[in-house]
Amino acid sequence: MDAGPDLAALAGAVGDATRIRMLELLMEGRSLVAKELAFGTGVSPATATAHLKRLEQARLIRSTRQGRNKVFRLATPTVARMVEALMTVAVRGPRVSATPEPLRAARYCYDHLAGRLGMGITDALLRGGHLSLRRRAFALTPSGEEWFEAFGIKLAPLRDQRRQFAHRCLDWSERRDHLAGALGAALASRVFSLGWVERQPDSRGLVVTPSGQRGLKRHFGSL
Amino acid sequence: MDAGPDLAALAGAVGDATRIRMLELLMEGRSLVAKELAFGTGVSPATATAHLKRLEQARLIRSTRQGRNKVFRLATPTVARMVEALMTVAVRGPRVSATPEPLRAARYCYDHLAGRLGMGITDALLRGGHLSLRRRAFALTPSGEEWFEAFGIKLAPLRDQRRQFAHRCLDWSERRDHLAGALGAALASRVFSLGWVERQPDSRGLVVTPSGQRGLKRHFGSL
DNA sequence: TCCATCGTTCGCTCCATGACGAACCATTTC
DNA sequence: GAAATGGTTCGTCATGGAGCGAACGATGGA
Repeated sequence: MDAGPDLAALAGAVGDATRIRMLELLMEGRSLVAKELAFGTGVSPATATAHLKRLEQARLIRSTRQGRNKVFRLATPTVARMVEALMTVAVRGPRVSATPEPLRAARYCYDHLAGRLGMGITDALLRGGHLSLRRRAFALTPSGEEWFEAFGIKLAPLRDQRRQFAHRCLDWSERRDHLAGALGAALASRVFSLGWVERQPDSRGLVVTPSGQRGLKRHFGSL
Repeated sequence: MDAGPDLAALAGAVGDATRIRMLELLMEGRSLVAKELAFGTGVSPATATAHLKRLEQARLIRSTRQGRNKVFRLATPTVARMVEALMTVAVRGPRVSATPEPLRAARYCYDHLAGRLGMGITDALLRGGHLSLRRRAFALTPSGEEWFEAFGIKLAPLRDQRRQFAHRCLDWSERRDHLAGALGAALASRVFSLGWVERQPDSRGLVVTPSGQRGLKRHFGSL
C-alpha cells in the first residue's frame, strides 16, 4: 500500500527528543559509550539502553563491545547526512546567530572537521589546487595526492574503503560545504593526532592548540 | 544549555507516522488542500487539522486560504531537502528495488521532476552543454539560456525569486541528482502545461503522454 | 435565501511509550 | 575470590498526544 521508503518507521525512531539528542552527540563525538550517551542526554542508564536499542533496530546506529563497554557510532555516513539535513532545518530565524561561538569555530561533524575550521581548510585546499569540485564530491588533483601523502596521510587504504572518498558535506552553521568522506575523516584524524586540535572537555566543539595555530598557518595560510 | 539548532522540537514535529506521511504527500503534490491530506493519510478531518497546525507551527509547511479551501505546501526548499534525506535513509536493504516502478520512472519531488525522467532530462541538458556543474548547484550556460527561452521558459522572473536558481537535488530512488530549484520547478511546470506528463489519478507518480514521448525524444534525445 | 462543503473547535477516550528504581548479568580490577 | 563498574531486564507509573464524533463557523453555489 504505502509505496517507497518506509518513512513512518524511521520517523518514529528519530522523533524523540532524547534519541535525536543522542544522534546529535554522535555527530560530534565519532563514537561514545552507552554511559556517555546516557549522561549526555540526562537520562538513566536503563532508559538509555532502551533508546539505543531502538536506534540500533532502526539501523541508525551501530555498536561494538569493548570489554565491558559498549561503544556506539552512527551506522553510515548517509545517516550523518540526514542528521545534518535535520539540523539545517532546525536552525532558523533568530537562532542562526545563536549558535555558540566555539561550535561555529571548530567542531566535529560526524567524523570530519566542520565549522569555520573545516571550511577554511577545505577552501585552502581548493585554492591551492589540491582539490577540485565534482558533481557530488571533491576530487583529489595530482598535486593534492602529493600534498596529502606529504601531510602524512596514506591514500591507498582510504580508497579501499567502501565509503565515499571525498564527500561534500553541507554545514548547518555556516551553510557551505566542506571536505568529508574517508579523506575528510583521515584529515581530521591526522590533525588531531598531530595535537593541533583538542576536544574541549565537557563541552562540545574543538579548540585549536598553539602548535595547531602555527601548523595550520604554515600549511593552509590564513584561515 | 542545549547548543545549536533545536532538534528536539523539530524531531517531535516530524516524528509521527501521519505527519511524515503528509510531508511525503506534499513532496509529490506541490500543494494540497486539507481534505486531500486527511484522505491521503487515512485520518479524519479533525485529526488532520491538528497535525497540520502542528506542522505549520514547526514551520515545516505553509498554508494559504483559497475560498473555503486551505491549501498547504512545504514551507521551503530546505524542508524538501530534509524530507529527501530522510527518504534516502529510509530506503535500505531489500527495499531498494521495491520502489514501485511508476515512482522510479517519473514523479514529482517537491516541485520538480524526479525519478528516471527527471534525471534523464538533467543528464541530457548536461550532455548538451546547457547546464554545467557547480559547487552546490547547476549553472546555466549561454547555450542553456537560449535553450530554456526557446523552450518557453522566461528566465528573468526566475532569477528574481529568492530561492536557489538551479539547485541539485539528490533522488532517493535513483541516488543521483537532478535539476531542482526555481529552474527545475519552471521546467516541470512547462512540461506539465505542454501536456507531456500527467498526474496519475489516485496514484502517486506521473505518466508520460504519447505526445510527451515524442516531445521529450525531440528535445532530449533518448532518455 | 438555503444548502452543501470545507475546515475548526471541543470534549473525550485510550493507547503507546518514555521514564525510573531495583534486581541482575558480565567483565575487569584488585 | 571479592569488589567495582558498565550494561541489561523487568515491572510499574504517568503522561502525552493521536484519534474520533459532534457541534459550529465560514464560504461559495444554486
